[in-house]
Amino acid sequence: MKNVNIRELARELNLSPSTVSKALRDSYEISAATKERIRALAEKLNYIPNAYAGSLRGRKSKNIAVVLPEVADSFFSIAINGIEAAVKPKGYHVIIYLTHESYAGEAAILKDFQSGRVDGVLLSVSRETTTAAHVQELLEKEVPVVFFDRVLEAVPVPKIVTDDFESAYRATTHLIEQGCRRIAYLGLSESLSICNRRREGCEQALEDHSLPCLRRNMLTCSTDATQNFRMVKKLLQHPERPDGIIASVEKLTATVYQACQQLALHMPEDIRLVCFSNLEIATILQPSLSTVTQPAFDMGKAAAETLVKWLEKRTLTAKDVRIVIPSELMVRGSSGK
Amino acid sequence: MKNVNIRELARELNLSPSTVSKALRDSYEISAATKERIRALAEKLNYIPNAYAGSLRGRKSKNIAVVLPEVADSFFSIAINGIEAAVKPKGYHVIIYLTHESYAGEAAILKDFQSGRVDGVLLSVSRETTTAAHVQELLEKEVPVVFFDRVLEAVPVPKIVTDDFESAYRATTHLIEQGCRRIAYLGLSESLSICNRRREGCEQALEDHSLPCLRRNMLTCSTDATQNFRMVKKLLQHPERPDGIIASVEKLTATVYQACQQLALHMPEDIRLVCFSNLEIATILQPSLSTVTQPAFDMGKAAAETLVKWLEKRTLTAKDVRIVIPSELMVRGSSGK
DNA sequence: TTGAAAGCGCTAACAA
DNA sequence: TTGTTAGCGCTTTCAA
Repeated sequence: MKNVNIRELARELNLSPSTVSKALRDSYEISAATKERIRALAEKLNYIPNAYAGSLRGRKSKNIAVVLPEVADSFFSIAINGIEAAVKPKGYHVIIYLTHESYAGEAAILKDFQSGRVDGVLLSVSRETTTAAHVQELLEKEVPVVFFDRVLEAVPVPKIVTDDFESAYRATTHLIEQGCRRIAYLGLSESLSICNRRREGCEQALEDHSLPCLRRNMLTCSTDATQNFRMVKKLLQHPERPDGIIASVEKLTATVYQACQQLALHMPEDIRLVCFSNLEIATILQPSLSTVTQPAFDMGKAAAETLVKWLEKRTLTAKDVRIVIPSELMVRGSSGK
Repeated sequence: MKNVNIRELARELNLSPSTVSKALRDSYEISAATKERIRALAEKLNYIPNAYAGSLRGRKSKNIAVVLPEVADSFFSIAINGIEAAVKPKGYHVIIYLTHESYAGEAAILKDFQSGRVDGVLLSVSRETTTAAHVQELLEKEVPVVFFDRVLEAVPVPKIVTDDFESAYRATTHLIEQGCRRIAYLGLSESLSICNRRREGCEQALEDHSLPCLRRNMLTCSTDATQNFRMVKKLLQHPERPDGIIASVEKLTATVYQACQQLALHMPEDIRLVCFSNLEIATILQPSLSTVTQPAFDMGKAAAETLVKWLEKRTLTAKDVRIVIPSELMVRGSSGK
């Protein structure tokens, strides 16, 4: 069964394609009666406009791309919901692209957008991404890009972030107040904006409390779970092992719990842990996991709203350039008493 | 900066657009020398073909849609990786659409595909979906659809599933062998294929062991977490409360653990639990969670491969009609000793 | 109020 | 081996 197109509708009604087109877009040029006839037939024949023709013609696709490192992560999976919530009422389609934390993947995806495949892009960069050329190139083609969470500071586009420095500072201070003196930080990447800010927040808190910040306690994890486990275990077997951990990476939660179990270290007596995470099951872990809970939904929503504003040519005001939505420190069993 | 198109390349080289087009698609008609000149210029000018023009012309988009209930679920987030793995080497793009467990949402998305927006669809239906008209309509437009995991049996298209009946049967039998006599089943929906098969597997196991299958122990959860919590709690407060639970829904893991905690029921002594789940943190829960682990990656991969085969007109053999990949019962602390 | 015609960028018959 | 031409489905001047 072939698809009905505008020409067929026109033929059926003894009208011209242009009249039909106008009627369907509710143009003032067309009489109410004609509009009604046309709409009725379109409905009856189940006419569905060809998206490609429209996009080719009008250079608007009503698609926005969401480019993410991965989706098996509570932050991103929730952020997607926020994005959809913001964008659906405006009639945009959300298309999710996964980089799998690879810079090459990310660059290839953005490259593809240069031909106008999408109207705009929401981007959270991969852990490997250090340069911005691929984003710049896209911007030169006048495809709007809005960063969220993992941003590239060098690129002059709107950024929606959380208060990574402050929340890491708060989490670290909390650990110190609980009596921790040797605090370790586990990051995801040396280059990622969020990881560096969190590390800095952690370091600042240590400094403000005149505590040492040891090189060996500031670690960056790999993509390999086994290796991460070894790394964490080694960290905890050191004669002067840390008594507090700030984990910047949700995935490390399981690793730390397991390592503690194997080494018979008890949380929170022997060691305290706070993890950046939006995992729902944080509460049912034993002990329950203290988290820095990021405003995932709201960040996605804000990012999408900013992009839409841009797409609709409503000039972005200075305050859109950087939106910071605070995270919340949820003290639970792994760091509380 | 405008985008370069084929005409500009042609003008620059004093060639015709069609020559350029052919060269770029490596046609045998074009001399090696010309091909090289064209390719070099395309590279230099960073030529990127307009996807819409190609799709409009050739009625192929090289996009495949993945329509999912949600993405904040370990099964789906892993399945996506399997799909991408299968499809990337074939040059297809994966576009993820979310129904949020809503039939209306699902129908709207599929409707949109009728105009050829995507070449094919991988579908796992929403919990609300009971009818197949929306899928049928799409098939009539000759858009291939392949089901995975949550299938609609009535639609004659390939289905990639796991052995829901058998694995529920195995899990239930396991609970019985551990001494459970009053086993409850928690489902996601009354209509969902997978839920019904799992329930049936559970019931069959009970019957085969001459155990009663009580109405009040076969529950269906809602979308509201608070309500689910109440439901589970009520279940566990019954004078003849169950001593074993098969949970068909990953999200209920936290609910059950919390309810047990509140009611001071200990797993596995007081009650045993097996959950259909691919959550990585199953191992670090206290007690660690026994799971029916679904072959999420392989199911996604198989579904995508089947779809690609169909798209490439390689006739689907009878064995492609239904692929069953077995799940694995992982006995851990919540049901073991 | 309606229609004719051109063109978005690309490809494939067909001609040269 | 290369070029000419038509057309995918739609919108939008401009003319009737």
